[in-house]
Amino acid sequence: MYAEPLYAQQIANIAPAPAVFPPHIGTGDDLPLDVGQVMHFARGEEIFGQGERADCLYKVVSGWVRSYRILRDGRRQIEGFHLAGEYFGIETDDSHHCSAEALGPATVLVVRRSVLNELATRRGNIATTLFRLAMQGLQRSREHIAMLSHKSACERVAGFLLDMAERADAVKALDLPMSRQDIADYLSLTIETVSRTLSQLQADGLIDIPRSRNIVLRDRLALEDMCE
Amino acid sequence: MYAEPLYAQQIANIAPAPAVFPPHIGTGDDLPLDVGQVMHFARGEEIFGQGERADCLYKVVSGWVRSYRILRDGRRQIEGFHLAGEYFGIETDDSHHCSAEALGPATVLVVRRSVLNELATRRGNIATTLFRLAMQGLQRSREHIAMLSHKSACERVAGFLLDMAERADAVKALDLPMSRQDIADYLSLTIETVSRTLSQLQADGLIDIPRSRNIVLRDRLALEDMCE
DNA sequence: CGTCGGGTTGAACTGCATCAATATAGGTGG
DNA sequence: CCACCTATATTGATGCAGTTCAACCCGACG
Repeated sequence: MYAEPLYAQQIANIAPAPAVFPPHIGTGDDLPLDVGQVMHFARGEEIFGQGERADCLYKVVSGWVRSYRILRDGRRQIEGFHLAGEYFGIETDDSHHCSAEALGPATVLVVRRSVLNELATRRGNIATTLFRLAMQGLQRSREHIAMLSHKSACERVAGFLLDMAERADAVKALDLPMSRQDIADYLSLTIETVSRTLSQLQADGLIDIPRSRNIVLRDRLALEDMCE
Repeated sequence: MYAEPLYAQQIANIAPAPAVFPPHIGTGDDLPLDVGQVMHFARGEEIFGQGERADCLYKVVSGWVRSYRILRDGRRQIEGFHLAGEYFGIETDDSHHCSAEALGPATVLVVRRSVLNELATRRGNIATTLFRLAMQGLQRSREHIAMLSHKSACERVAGFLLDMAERADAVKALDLPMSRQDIADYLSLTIETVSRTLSQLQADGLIDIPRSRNIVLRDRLALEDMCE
């Protein structure tokens, strides 16, 4: 038995809200942990699959998650990496347009749309939150387009490292939970190019790579310049 | 004097709606012409500019519109072309992230957010419509990413022609209102590559180019295969 | 110690960008 | 109507960034 599809008319069905918008005001509202079920996923385990009915919304509690799409030609496009506090699995319609997997052991808050729906009728700011989350996805997509449309391999990799460092709150040492293949599929490069570019950045003294998934940002400014 | 920013809490502020979602059902609801002002723009005229306050929503009545962004390095990224019946200028926050210009003479319905806001409190399906429109933008962005992430110049151009033909309801003869530079900036190619690719498609008998902006699709199936 | 998955490095190729020249179409004024 | 001008578009020649194919390396784990 499935929940009703959420969003449009769900958001349309809610009572007048305290109205805190535009988002830059920072409402701070968030989904409480008790609205859903906290689930654990093992490394590589699928959280949901492309095409499956989308009757839940997800939030990373701990660990990392990747969401990706298999394109018609069989290539994998990684749409994004999600870490603690970030939401994923928000859909336009009633089925998932991408799959999501745990990069490593991860705990995820799973919220049924039906529950959200009910909640939203009582607390309008939840609808606001949902809308904002959906719009954040749009924002990220636009940045992805800007990246793909004109950035070189070097700019992509440098930008990726900075983005990861910022989101993981890493000042210098950065532990990447994803493989080179994951990075390549996210940046739309080949695994070889990613590897070569990282080696080059190391040779230039911008980063250090003590172990393959452990990267130290030696010259953050230079990396930032590189991304323009 | 400016209107209130719309969207999130506006959508949150509306009364229960007839609830026809998901969108594939096709609600057919739409903004009536009398909710806004119909304005005329000359070829190349700016409708709104990147960074300007976004207090209106736009719908093409006749003609074509391009929306684009100037990136930090000065390059122009065309986000999309809009034709009669299509909406544009829907924003995440309260300022426009892109500019919009009329490709040729165009009439555009301009709806103030404040008016929409008022309207939405009375007719919930307007909020549904707005949300759907915003989500369509997300959908299109994802397709753009898929295109940029792995398609060759040839696939991009072929896909572009088919897309344009479909949206303009052109069975065979297709009148493109945009320049080669526009196409290039949309597909993230150079003007030379676009031109060369079109010439190649013509040489292969897939299309015919009687005049540069007039293209005849001779072998639609082959073009479709190409995009796969 | 061997094996296996993930990562790195090398060499050759290629598709698109770049630079440069030429062609064509619209528009304007004589 | 033609001559001219500027925009836009096409075509050619060359270079290079990133892909592809292939070999090798390294660390984890039996």
